[in-house]
Amino acid sequence: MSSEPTPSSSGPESFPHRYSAALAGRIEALWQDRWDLVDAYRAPNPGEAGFDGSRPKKFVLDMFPYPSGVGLHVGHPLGYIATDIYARYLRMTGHNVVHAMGFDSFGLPAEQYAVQTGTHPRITTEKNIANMRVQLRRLGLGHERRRSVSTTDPEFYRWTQWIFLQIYHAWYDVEAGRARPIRELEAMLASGERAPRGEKPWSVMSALERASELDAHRLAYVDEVPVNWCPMLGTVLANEEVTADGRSERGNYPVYRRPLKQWIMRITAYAERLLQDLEPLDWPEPIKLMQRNWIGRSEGAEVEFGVPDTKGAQSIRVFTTRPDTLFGATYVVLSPEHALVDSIVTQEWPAGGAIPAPWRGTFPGAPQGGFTSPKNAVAAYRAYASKKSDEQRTGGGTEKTGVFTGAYAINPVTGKQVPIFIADYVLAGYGTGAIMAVPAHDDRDFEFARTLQLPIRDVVYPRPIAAMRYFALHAYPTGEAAPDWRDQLADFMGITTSNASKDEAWDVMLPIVLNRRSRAGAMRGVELDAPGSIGERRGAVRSIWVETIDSLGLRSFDDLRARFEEARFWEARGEAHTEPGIAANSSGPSITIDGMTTGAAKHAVGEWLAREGVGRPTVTFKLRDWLFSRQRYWGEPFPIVYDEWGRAHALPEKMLPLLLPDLEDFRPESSDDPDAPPRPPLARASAWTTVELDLGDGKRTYTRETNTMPNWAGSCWYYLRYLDPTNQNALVGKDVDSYWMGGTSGKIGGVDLYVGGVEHAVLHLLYARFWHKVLFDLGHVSTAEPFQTLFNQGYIQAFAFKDARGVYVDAFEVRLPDGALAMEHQDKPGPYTYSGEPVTREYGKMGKSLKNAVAPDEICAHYGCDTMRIYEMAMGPLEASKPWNTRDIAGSFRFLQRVWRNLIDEQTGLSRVTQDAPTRATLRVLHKTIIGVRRDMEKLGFNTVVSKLIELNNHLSELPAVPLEAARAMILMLAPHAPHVSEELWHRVVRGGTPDEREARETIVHEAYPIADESLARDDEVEIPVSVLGKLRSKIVVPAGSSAVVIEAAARADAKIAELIAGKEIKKVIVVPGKMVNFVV
RNA sequence: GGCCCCGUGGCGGAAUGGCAGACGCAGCGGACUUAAAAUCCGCAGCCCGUAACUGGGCGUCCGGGUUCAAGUCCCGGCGGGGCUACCA
Repeated sequence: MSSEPTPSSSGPESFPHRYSAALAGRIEALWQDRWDLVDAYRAPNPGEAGFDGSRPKKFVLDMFPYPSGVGLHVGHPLGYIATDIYARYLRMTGHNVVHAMGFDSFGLPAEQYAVQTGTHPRITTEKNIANMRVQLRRLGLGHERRRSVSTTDPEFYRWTQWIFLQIYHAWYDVEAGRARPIRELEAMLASGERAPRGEKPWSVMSALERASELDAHRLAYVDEVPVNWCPMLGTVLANEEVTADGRSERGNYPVYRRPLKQWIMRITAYAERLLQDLEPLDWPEPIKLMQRNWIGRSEGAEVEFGVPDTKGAQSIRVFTTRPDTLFGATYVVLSPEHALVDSIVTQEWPAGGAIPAPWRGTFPGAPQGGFTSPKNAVAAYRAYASKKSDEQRTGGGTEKTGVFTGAYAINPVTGKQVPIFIADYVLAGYGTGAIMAVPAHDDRDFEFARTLQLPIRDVVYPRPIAAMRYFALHAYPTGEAAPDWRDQLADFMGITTSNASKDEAWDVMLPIVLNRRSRAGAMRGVELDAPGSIGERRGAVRSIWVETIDSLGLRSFDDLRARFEEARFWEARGEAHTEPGIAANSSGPSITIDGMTTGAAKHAVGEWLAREGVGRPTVTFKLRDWLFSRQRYWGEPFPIVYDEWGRAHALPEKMLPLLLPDLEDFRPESSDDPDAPPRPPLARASAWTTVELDLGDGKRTYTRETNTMPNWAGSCWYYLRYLDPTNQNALVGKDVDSYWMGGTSGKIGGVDLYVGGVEHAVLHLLYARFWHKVLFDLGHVSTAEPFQTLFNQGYIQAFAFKDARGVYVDAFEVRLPDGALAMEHQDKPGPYTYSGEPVTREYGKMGKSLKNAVAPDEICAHYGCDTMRIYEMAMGPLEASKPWNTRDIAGSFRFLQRVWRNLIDEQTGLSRVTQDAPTRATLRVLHKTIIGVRRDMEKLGFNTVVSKLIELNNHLSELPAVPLEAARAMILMLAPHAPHVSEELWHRVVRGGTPDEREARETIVHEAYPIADESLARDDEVEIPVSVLGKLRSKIVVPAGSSAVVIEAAARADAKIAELIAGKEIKKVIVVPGKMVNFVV
């Protein structure tokens, strides 16, 4: 940075009032103090003094930061600057705007930083928050101070705990489609309106049984489930916090699946609504898609496969999205963890050795020739599978493994026996943890069947193959088609007719027969090879097809027929056919679906299953319930205690907040032993964990829950607290909520603009929607969704440099061959050197660890924060990721300097605008700019706003002196982007005198934004391009608003055009008034 | 493997289907200056031609298509990025 050309080098003596970095700094400090003093950003709530309910409201929100110890780099505030500009614009256009900033200060980062520095997290958190406040204030961000919250503040987390209790005391009424208080369920059970899940009626249940019946319905519940246990972090993690290769998102430590007793939130109850309510939200489509994928709704059916040999004739319930392929289910697979495995596995291999060898076990570690009994094989395979999932599942080509259980199930539709396997490609957590395998029509089943030598049966054919099959089996069932069967088949398929629908059949059939993925590609190949008439093309198609038949090994008609009779067409194809088609080989004793399309067949089988009582159509979701407890210190304590029998009791509201106890040693117990048990740090606070309470039945001794909540808890609802930060009676007052969150018509979400990075697409944004919906159902908030409009800002990226060992080096010391600093000349390619050693450049994130971070404080000191704000916006569209280039900042700085110089005398510091009225031309430029800038502001196009203001200023700088009217409008338009210099100019130029003479409240923050006069923006005459045959040939000038007739006449009169069209027949003339003329000759 | 997004000068980027490259950085030329910085004015996609121009051609990753007109819409390919990954 030291080699930056110093912008203030002109020296104060020559231009004492030039807009230098030093002057910018003074102006910025002055106005930041003054804005604080007058509470400039205060937005009164309904009922408060100064509230004006006639103005429309806007809630502009940032994803709040966690206060890290390392400080900000210039990438962090990008979104904050954008929302600040937008909020300032909205204030100036007559809106009540709530805009605040809080701190997400519980959780792993704060705790890890505390552990590193050996300081209590409360201390480090407070210090970091204070630090961050200073950094953010320095950027001139107009946040309302009184609304700032911190999730670690007991007055805040009191309500986090309160919301937890609301969720705990609620259940999901599926019929009503919403959450309801648990006591309503209790009342319904007591009155007999609802029956308990089991056999036993409510009236004869013991208190304990009743409690557990209720517990089973709660939206927050305790359960022992396989969870992601990370011994190095000493905590369990949510699925969302584990990366694809089985490591922790934070710290990248190994994660193991372990069954542990944990708090869980029943987010799955909301799966359907979380999916449906995405539709009306104004969110980026990719984010919606990511949420849809995460929720993962799939329609299908459950099917019962009876297992007759077991005691009590149990059955295996499988889930399939393809019930139409039930006839092709040639085996059943359970996940290794499936509950039924133990009861079905047999002592001996059945039928004394008649089973294929691979069924006995061929997975790594299995003995040569397989195991001696299913029992051994299953036990060994289970051990193998659980160990395997412990290691990171190295992505990609995973060999299918599994073993036969010795047992058979009955395919309900065929009545035939199918073998039951266990295999780890079936997941315990999805669907029913068991599948029916249809190898002919599922890639995974196909692979497994090939490996274990299981039967494969085609039951769905692509349409053309279905037609071939019909030809083979029915049109010429006895083989009389030979020897010219291929021609006959061609005729049968319609190649020689001119029927259009047959052409269409070809389009579909050919690529499939050719086994090509790309239909259009295949067709083009044919078209290119076959010039001439349709008939000739068909001839070419036919010969290609005949060749194809040969290449598939179909030597004779009988061959073809045999292939279809045995339902082994997959052999020729060599892979599963997973696309829809026509059902075949699908006739059973009580149902046939042969000839049906896949859609119709699904429906028919679903109905049949329900009718026969062996299944039903169902919907399954990928979304799992949300693991909500962590074995960490720095989190919200659960307002839960356990009695001597280990039953959970909720604390009453009046005992909130339940304070996090101070601990000497707050460190988690980390271990590299995967079997180390979780030990929450709070368990060591013995004085805290054991407590005497009266929960309604006298004083008793209880033990507190020692887990804490995940750091998502606070971020699930913080935006609501911004609205009513000091409310003692509710998390947010009803009037306050309905005003600020209140939906405009057609909107279901409350926040009008929410800006943040994509990394929260499925974590924070899904959890927050879930909590908000529960609060909505229980009547605590007025909108069904929290965030109506979401905007994903891009990232500021940067170059980083690595030496030969792969270690990052200080990017700002890397040099080019000519000795220049590489970061100052980013458009120059290498080679690069660092202390004489060669280094390589890479492009990506900015960060301390990459040694390429630029701190906003540096930039503010060097240019002022207004310049930094302008630059960050001018870099490009907000949603795009773009490279930081310190050198480019000069352009933004020069822009502000030129604005200043245009309006202020650099010698005297006084205004140099003129009171003269602006010329027609200046007014035109001005009002065009207002129109354009307003349009860009509305769509968050802050980069093009800067361009337009530069253009306006460039125009004004050509004038001898800037007219006041134009200066005034330009200052107002500049105010959202560069509030400090605009405020200063406002006072010096528009209001006159020095700032100190002004009554403090009259700040530009609440001035009205300029309004364009369309008539002034209109041109007198316009230049119109004239093209001939789409090529630009000349330009004409006509009065604005000329009719098409006038424009065309002028275009014909143009010398050059006249020459070009002379003697040619003009087929068509396109005239778009005000835009262009095109002659088609 | 599946799904999604993106490819425009030396660089960041503009462009409701209607003059591609606004605006800025870097660059070049000039003015001012003893000189430099700063500032101001001008040039600037590539190729060819001209004394000059308001001259000609090619240009938004590549190949097709739709259209009077395509950076923009459609199909196919190549390249880059993101998400997801045995979800039955």
